[in-house]
Amino acid sequence: MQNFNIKELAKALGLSTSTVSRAFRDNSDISKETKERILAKAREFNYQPNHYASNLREQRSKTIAVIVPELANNFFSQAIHGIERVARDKGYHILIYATEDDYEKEVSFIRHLHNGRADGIIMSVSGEANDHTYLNELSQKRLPLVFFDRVYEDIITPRVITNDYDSSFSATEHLIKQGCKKIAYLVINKNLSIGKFRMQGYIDALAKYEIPFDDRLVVDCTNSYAKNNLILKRLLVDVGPDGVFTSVERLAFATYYACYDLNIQIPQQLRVIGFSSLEIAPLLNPSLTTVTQPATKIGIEAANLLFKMLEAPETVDPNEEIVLNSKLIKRRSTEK
Amino acid sequence: MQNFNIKELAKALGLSTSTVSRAFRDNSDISKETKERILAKAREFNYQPNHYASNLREQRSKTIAVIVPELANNFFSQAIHGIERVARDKGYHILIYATEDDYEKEVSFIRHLHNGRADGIIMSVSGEANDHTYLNELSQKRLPLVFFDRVYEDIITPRVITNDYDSSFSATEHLIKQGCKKIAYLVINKNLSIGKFRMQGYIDALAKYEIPFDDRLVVDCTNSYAKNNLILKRLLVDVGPDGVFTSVERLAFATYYACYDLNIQIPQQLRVIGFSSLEIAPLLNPSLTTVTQPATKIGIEAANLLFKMLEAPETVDPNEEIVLNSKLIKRRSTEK
DNA sequence: CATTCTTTTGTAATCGATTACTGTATCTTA
DNA sequence: TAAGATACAGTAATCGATTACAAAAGAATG
Repeated sequence: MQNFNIKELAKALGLSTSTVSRAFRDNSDISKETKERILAKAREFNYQPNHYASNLREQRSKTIAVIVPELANNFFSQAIHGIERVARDKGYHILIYATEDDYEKEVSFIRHLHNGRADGIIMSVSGEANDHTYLNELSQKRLPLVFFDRVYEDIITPRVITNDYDSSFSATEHLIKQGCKKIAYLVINKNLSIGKFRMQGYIDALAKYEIPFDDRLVVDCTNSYAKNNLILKRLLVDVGPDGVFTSVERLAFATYYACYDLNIQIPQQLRVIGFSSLEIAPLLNPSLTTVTQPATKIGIEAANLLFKMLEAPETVDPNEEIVLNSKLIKRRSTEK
Repeated sequence: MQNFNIKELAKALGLSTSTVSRAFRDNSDISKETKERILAKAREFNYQPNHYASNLREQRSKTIAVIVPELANNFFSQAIHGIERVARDKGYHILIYATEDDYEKEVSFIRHLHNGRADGIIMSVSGEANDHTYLNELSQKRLPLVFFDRVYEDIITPRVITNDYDSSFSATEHLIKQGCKKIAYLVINKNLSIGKFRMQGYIDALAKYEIPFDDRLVVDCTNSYAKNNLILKRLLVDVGPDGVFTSVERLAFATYYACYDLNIQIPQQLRVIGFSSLEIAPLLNPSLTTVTQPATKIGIEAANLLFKMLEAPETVDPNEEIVLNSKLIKRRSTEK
C-alpha cells in the first residue's frame, strides 16, 4: 500500500518535494504564499511528515525513554507525569519501560535503546544490579542519561534525588520524640544507594539520642506481599518494636496489614512513619505520617536536566546533582 | 559524527551489508558460520540495527501508542502496566501520552500519530470531546485503534470495557439493602458513555426498590479538588443523602474529606461506595467498599486485541467488545 | 566432464524527508 | 540597459537498513 507522502503532496501542488519540505521547517527560504498553500493542502490530506524518514535523516528522534522499576506505584506515576509534561512542551515523545526490578530487563532495555530510538534516557534503577558497566557502553555513545531517585553511585551522570539522609534522620528523630525506643527500619534492598542513605539517617538519629543500634530491627523485605506479611508479623511478635520507619511506601502498608492481623493498635502500641507519595495518606486508618518526596517535581527536574544535556551538553556537569527536599508530614500514625 | 552502522560492520567483517543484515533476521538464507561470525562481531561493537532506518524500510514501527486521560491514577497506571507487559513480550515498545482530559491534546496526539510513529493505538478517551470525527480520519488510514474503559460510542472500533451497568446496579442495590433511602450519585462527566451506563444502573436499581429518583442527588463534579470539596459539602448539608455512590475513585476520596470536615460519620450517618482500583482500600478510615475493575487485565486484553488487529486484521470484528467483570468488595464504609 | 540444482553472498533500488548546491526569475542601481 | 543582488524553487545526494534480483561457488547427476 502506497502511503500518502511528501511526493504525492508535492505532485498535488505542482511543486517539488524540497519546497514542500521547507514549508514544514522554519529556517529555509520560501515565500509566504507558497508556504500557506502547502500547509493548507497538507491539512486537507491530513499529511504529516514521516517520522522515521525525518529522524533517519536528522539523526535524532525527539523521543526520550523513561525506565522505571514499576508503573503501578504512586511515586513513579507522579514522576512520569512530570516528565511527560516537560516532554510535551518540548515537542518530545516518551517511551516507557518497566523493569519490574529485573536486572536482565534493565540491561536489555538499555541495549535496545542504542539503536537511535531515543535521544536520551531518564531512569530510576532497579535494585538487583551489581554490574553496571553496561551503562558505560552507553556513555561511549554519549546517549544522555539522567538518574532520578534510585541511582547507581558508580555511574557518573547527572541525577535528581531527594535529601534522603536528612529526611530519614528527621523521621527517626520524630519517632524518638514521640517516645519510641525500639525503632525498626524496613527496607527492600539494603545495597541500593537509596536504602543505604536512608538507613544512615536512621542510624545517626539513634546515635544522637543514644539509642543502641540493634540489627534485629533492620529488616530486609521483598517485593512479595505474602512474604512481607510473614516477615513483619515475625518482627512484631518476636522483636516487638514500638516504632517502625519504612523506606518505601509499600512496607508502610504491609505494616498496617500486619498490625490489623495481630490486633496491634497504631499509634498506641506501634508508631509508623514511611516514605510515601500517597495522596490520600490522611484517609488511612490511622492517617499515616509520611516523608513525602516531591515526585512530580523530581520528574520535571529530571526532564529539564535531560533537555539541558540535549540542547547544550557543554553546560552540564556530569556530576551535577539536583537535591530536592522531601516533606515530613505528621499525622495520627505517630501520635503519642 | 559518523555512527557505527551496518556498513562499518560489514567492512570490519569483509562482507556486504546485505549479508550482515540477513544475520539479524531469521527468514533469509545465510550459512550458520557466517551468521555466528556476524553476530559475534556485532556484540563486540555493541551494534544494533538503526531503528529508524529499518522502520522506514519496513513501514512499521513495532511501537504502540497509549493515550490516557491521566497518569497519576491507580486505574490507568495498572492498565498501562498490563499493556506494557504484553507489548514487551511481543517485542513492542510503548509511547505514553496523557491528555489531562484536554480535548485539544487528544486531537493533537492522534494527529501526530498519523506520521507512522506507532503501528496502533490503545486509548481511554478524555471526557471533554464532542466532535470525534478526527478519529475517523484515523480509520481511513487504518491505524488500528482499541478503546478501553472510556470509549466514544459513535466511533466503531474494538473495545475492552467492564460491566458498568451491572456493577452500578449492584452497588446501588447494596446501598439500598444496607438501609439507604437517599442515595447520591457522583459523576465527573455525565455525557461520557461510562458516566451514562453507570448512572443507568443506579437509576434502575432505585426503580426496582421503588425509591423515587431525585435529580438533586445526581451531582456533576469537576477535576478540581477544591471545587469538589465545596460541591460535596453543599450536597451533604443541603440535600443530606444517607448513601453516596461515586462513579470514579477520586470522588470517593473527596466524599471522605468532606465528611471529615463536616464531622459526618461513615458509615453510621453516610454509607459510601465507589468505583476504585485502590489496592489499599482496606486501609482507609473506614475501609472503603469498592467496585473494583480488573485494571491490569483490561490493559492486557486491550493489548492482546490490538496485536490481533496488527497480526490478523481480518479476524477482528470492528464491533468486537470484550466485557470484563468488576468486583463489588464490601467493606466498612457501607456497614449497617 | 558438462549440466543442472542448491546454497551462499553481492549489487543496487528502495523507504520518505532533508538540504547543499544550482538554476531561474525578478528587482535594483549606475 | 547591463550587471549584480535577491527571492524562490528544483535536482540530486544522503541518512541506514532491507531485499529482489543477479551472480558465483559448490554439490549432485548422468
